[in-house]
Amino acid sequence: MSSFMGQMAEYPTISIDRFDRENLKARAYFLSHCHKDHMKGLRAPTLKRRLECSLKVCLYCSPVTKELLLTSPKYRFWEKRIISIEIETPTQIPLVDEASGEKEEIVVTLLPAGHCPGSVMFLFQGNNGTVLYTGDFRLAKGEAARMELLHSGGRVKDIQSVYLDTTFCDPKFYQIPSREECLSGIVELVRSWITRSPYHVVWLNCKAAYGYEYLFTNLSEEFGVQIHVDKLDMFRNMPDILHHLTTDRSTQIHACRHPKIKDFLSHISPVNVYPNVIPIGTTMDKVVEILKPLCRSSQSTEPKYKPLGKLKRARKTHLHSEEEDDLFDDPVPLPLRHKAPYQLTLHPDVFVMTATSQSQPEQQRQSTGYLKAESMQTFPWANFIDCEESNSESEEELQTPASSQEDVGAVTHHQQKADGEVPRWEVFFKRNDEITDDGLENPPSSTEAGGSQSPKIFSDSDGESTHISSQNSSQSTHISEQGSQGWDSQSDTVLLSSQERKSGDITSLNKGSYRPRIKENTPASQMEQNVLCPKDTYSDLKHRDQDGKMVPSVGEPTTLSSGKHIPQEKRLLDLSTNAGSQSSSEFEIPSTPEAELPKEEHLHYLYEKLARGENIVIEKRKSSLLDT
DNA sequence: GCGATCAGAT
DNA sequence: CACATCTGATCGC
Repeated sequence: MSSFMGQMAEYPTISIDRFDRENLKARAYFLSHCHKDHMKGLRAPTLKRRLECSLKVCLYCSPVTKELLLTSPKYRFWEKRIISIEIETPTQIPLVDEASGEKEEIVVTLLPAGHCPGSVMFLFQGNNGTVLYTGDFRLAKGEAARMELLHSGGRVKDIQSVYLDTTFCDPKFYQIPSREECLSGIVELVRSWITRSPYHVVWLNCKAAYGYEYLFTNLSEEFGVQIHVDKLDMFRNMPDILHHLTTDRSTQIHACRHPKIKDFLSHISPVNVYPNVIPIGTTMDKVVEILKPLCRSSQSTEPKYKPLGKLKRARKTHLHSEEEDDLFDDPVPLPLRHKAPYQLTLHPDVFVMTATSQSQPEQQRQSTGYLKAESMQTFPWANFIDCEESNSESEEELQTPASSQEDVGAVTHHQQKADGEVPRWEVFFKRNDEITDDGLENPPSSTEAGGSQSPKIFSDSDGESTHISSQNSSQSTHISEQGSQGWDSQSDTVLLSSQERKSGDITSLNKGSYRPRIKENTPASQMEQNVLCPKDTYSDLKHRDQDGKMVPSVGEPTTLSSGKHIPQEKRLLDLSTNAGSQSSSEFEIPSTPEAELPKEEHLHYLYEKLARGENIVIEKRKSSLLDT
């Protein structure tokens, strides 16, 4: 969580990523990306009132951020006050005090941040010096060095202050795997599961609204299936993302929202349960066997009866009562009610079984074969999963592609480029395997990047009018490729690398791209050392799937979630490490002094432990990962 | 009823 | 550990 309060010492009349309190008086607003924790106060009535009373105050952001923001009706009131600024295009912005008429100018340059679609860093230049606000960013080694606009005359600009994302500014994050390595690990894990049968599905537990698009598009490309999401209207003008997504549930890869972790059955705790649907390949007896622990008969120490769950709120009418899906949400504060190891979700037409369970009887899981813990047998024809709304505003209205055109040209800043406001998300996220050594040798320019470096992955959408080729070959795009997918939340991903990584993979990106100026003892090199290093080096996260988890399971979408609950069956197969892969970086940034890369055998050992659901304690001492 | 804030959870 | 949420409870307007 950002502790930044919105204002920079040098330019206190502008506010960035905070829109409450003191920021209500700002002369101009800046939004680095569309994550809620950077939007505090942005839709508050106080700010809305301020807008209504002001003639000039505007919000500046990237075209993609604008697009995403305006997808939500709650922010629609900003529509005429959002001015999108092209990436890497220095733009002069007037800062006017509307009361006194006092005016100041500031030049802002948006630099791709690689955090999520549309995410940028802001470089401000004005009377009080040059300052850089990074927001949340995720740049690979060398990317800052390749940002032309951070430099001047062959060396880094004289930057007075950097307002920095220090999320991983801690020695314990001594090694963080690259985006490519994360992707590779996930791809192979997904492959190892979904290729078993058409009924093996995976579920990507995506916590943030944006930031996983990179993963979606790559998985979609790799396996030739679209990713199931709850809604996709926010990407209506971003065909290169859109084409890889679907709201159709009949796919093997899901990124819909988590089906509620609601344990209906254990809450109801009936004496008996009679499953109405028997999944193919099993029997009534087996299903009952699984459900029995949720019934009262299995809870010998519990009283035989308990009331129904308390009503969360009074029902106002009998009409539409079926829609009160949360009628029994809240557990009765009875000792009876405890977190059961299993969760069961019932759907009118189908039976879905989820057992999160380390406690599920081993023989039960093994005897059924496919009914593994935290798994459920699903079928393409079954409406099996009650997917909820996506992470974005639930009450968002779906906007048709046609209506999206209203944005184009609606607001134009005097310095803005004439090509409208169609977001060019690919500017932020570009496949790095498109970036050749030559491309790295030659500093990017806004012209060279236009079209020729358009990602292959998007080649199928060339005809889209909204699909504008990347203008930016900055490395920051390589991180995020098409979506900045929140790769910094690597704790949400399985951090694995695989020997099966295809040759020509993006891991070769960093090779051979040398830029002398980065090695100068200038603030630029300091940035490499101090800013980029913590995020680009190997992490102990590589050793394990700590938070974010990819849990293969039959039937149920394989879950990228809590490692603590990985049952024994959920072994990470065929995942071998490739620990030296980052050494090819052009910038030999030393690891944290005590850091030591783990040995491959040791990683294997750790993987297996994790797969068995055993805990691993990371000892603070040098390079030791010891079991509990 | 809404928003802010906090706690708790994922 | 941290992230980016989401949900619920409480309080104030």
